[in-house]
Amino acid sequence: MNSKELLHELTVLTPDGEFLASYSAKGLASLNFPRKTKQLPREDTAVPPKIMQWHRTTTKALQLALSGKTPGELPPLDLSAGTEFQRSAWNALRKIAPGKTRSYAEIAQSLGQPKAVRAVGGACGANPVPILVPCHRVLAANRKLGGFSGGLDWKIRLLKREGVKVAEG
DNA sequence: AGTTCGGACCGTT
DNA sequence: AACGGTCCGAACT
Repeated sequence: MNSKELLHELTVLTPDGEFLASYSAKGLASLNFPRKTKQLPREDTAVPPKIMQWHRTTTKALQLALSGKTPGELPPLDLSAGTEFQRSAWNALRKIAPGKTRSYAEIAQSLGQPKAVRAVGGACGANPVPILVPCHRVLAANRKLGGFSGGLDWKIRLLKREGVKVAEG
């Protein structure tokens, strides 16, 4: 396991609250939804300029994504924490354009493992960078909502902003 | 139409 | 060995 080293934590202010982003030397490693108890970033005196720049990109992208638009440029992502299967799943998610949706089964198929349907669900739930890696655009096959780790209200909200019609909220 | 039930299937812990 | 952000068909209402 690579040293548990330097994760720089920075907050992203949005109309929806303060997200918490953490960066490794490789890129954005996780993005956390706002919490009830305000999550303060670790005291971080010296944040490398490179990471500050990534953070600007993250901030811009997140704000765009939250308003239902294409996030545009993303910072480099450090998804090394995931398994190989998870990373391939997350990669597939990134190909879903805003306003479009796929089912868990469709993702599984695109991975060449049509039966790994539930595993895809698991991978979505383990996604460390929600919204930017659009796990919310994956619905159940019956056109129903499916689940969402960050809370179903978020899933509904995000989809609606992208113009996707979802069953009553 | 809609709902519920039960198995099958796969990666993760 | 057990659990999920599933899926499908069958058997109901």
